[in-house]
Amino acid sequence: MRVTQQDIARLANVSQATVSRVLSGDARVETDIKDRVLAVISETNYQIDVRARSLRSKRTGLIGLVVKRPPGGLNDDPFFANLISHIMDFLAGRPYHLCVEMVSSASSQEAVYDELLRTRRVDGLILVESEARDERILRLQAEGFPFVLIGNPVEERESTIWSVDNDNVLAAKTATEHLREAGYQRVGLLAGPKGITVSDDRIEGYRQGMSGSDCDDLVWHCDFGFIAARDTASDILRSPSRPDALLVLDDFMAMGVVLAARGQGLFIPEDLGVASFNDSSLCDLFERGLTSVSLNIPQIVRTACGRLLKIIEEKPIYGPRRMIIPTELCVRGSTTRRDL
Amino acid sequence: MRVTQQDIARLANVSQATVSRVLSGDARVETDIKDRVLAVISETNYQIDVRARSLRSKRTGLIGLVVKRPPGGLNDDPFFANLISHIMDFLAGRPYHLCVEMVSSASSQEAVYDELLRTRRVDGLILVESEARDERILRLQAEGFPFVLIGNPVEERESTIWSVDNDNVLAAKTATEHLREAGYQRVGLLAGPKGITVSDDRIEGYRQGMSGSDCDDLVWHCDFGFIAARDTASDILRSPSRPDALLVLDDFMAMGVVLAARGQGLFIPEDLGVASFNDSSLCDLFERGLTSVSLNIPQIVRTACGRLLKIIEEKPIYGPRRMIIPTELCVRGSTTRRDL
DNA sequence: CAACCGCGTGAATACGTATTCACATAATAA
DNA sequence: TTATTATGTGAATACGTATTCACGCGGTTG
Repeated sequence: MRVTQQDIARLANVSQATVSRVLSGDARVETDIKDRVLAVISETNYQIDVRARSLRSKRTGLIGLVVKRPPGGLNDDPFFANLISHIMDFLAGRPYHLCVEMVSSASSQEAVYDELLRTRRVDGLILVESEARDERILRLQAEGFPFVLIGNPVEERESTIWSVDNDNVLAAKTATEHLREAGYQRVGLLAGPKGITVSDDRIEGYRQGMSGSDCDDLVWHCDFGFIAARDTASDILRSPSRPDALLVLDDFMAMGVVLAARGQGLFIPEDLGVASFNDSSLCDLFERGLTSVSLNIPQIVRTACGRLLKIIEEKPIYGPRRMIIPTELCVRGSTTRRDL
Repeated sequence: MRVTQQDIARLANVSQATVSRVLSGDARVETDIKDRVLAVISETNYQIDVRARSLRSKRTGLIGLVVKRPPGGLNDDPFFANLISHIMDFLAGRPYHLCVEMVSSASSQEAVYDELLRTRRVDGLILVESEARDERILRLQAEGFPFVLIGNPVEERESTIWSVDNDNVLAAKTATEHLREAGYQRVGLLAGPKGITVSDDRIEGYRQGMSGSDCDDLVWHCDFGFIAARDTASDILRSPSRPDALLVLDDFMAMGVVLAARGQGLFIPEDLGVASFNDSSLCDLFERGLTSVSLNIPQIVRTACGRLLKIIEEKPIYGPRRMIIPTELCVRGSTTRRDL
């Protein structure tokens, strides 16, 4: 039936323990014995039983990715698909696989974390953009569960939680300054729901970019997703005191803004400048290109996953708990006015 | 430390075997004993050890989704993200979790299938849109590995493979006829790479929709992805004998066509009609809406996953091996001419 | 020369569960 | 009453691996 270490041992005239040692690269086994065992292994094309190893070693070889589903919507934002793609690239060739966990409601989120924590189905977790003061993170931490946060752990936890993030404050500041330098007078911000750290950080950066000028009435909040952004932007643009440029929380929402502008006969970039975050493939879908801040997702993923594996394998990690991946403003047509 | 069935047994004054029986819903245990055990279980908040159960029962509780990465590109097509979303919806609350497997090159694909087959890391697989005569599928089948194909298994395997698909021939025929009835004279087709079943099926449907008129010179092939489609469409539209309508393999590619048209000053739908497949959220990104064939992904996923679980659990399945999910043409602005 | 140590290996064990087997007890049939 | 069968439960075992423990052997040290 199935080839086991016992079979290998019999064929190679050694004990099962020795076979196990050879497989785990134990240095103490003699070279000729190791060779003999390896020969048998390759000619029987033996494959280790992941279940048995899991039971014995308490490792599953699975990495969990927890993504949050926007209420009422689907995860059709290219950001998630990209994230998954890059994680799989990183994991390819390593002895780990990706298990995707989706949480929708807050209660289901509680249950999912609880289940993950109790069953230890996965060896570690990548958490994405959690909310500012997430209690669940504290539980993971208290139980010593390996995880890396992609996002901002909020100040008081910076030194105790492994996290990878962009400097969203700086990125938003830079983008805001870019809009102002491009000649826009009333630069507004379309942020996400309140209480989401990534959104709050970018609001802060926007304020800095506005360098003290009173701008609170130019900040709007809106649910994630394309439709919500389109509808909100429609209202914003209809107002007599409408902004002449909008920094938007992500590309997907920015496409909603673009549509709302078109619907009202506003030209981009002349009547309305638009810039956003993520630099996803959506940016090319706007004819002259959408100015967007690249988060450098490949590097974020490399860093986060690399660290997670080290935590799991209890190897030393150098560098600060909180890693900041540099962003890059990609200027395209949506902020390049030709009328000035 | 960790609560085991042994502990439960001790506390409830029964044997570990009885605890196991209670947990698996064995009908033979006496009601009062069952209650006593359940009481102890709930007050200790015991959680079964998935590793041990896996070793013993040969089940992992994991469903694998194999997606193919387009060469050189990323999986930023909303189609995949949608698929994952819906699969997770289906799995939520059931004792299964989703493991994503990505294959890029053909050789890695071989290796991934091989590893999955040998280690049985997952209880079953959902395969998406495989190529027409995929050898790997035969191996899975030969080894009795549970899987369901989302796509077309090609004719000679229809009766032996569980598959869920749309009637792509009919869908393409209907879309083609819609374009012709909308008043377009030279309806073309932008298909995917050769040898992909979904593409071949839609070519066939397109031909039927053109009802015999010679249309081979109106069919173009192109790699997946937005960029490739944009560049190919640019060439097509520059030709003097350009089509005045294009049926495109998917929304993502269609957005590329839209851009190419805009780049040449062509108006949609007046100068060029555009229709495509998937009915993803991208369709709303085109200002007047992109006409698209809805594949009914939620139902595809429900059917495919439901069947996969039945195969895994060896329950009876009613209905044909090949299930056809109806499509629906969603007519929007990109084919609604106002000049006729 | 004796006591000791390092090294490589096999035997034994544990991981936590599901299931088979055996064994009481109670119910039924002769 | 006795023989026979259901029935519910515990004891025992197997799943395949990783690791500890014990042991033998050659070499070093006092």
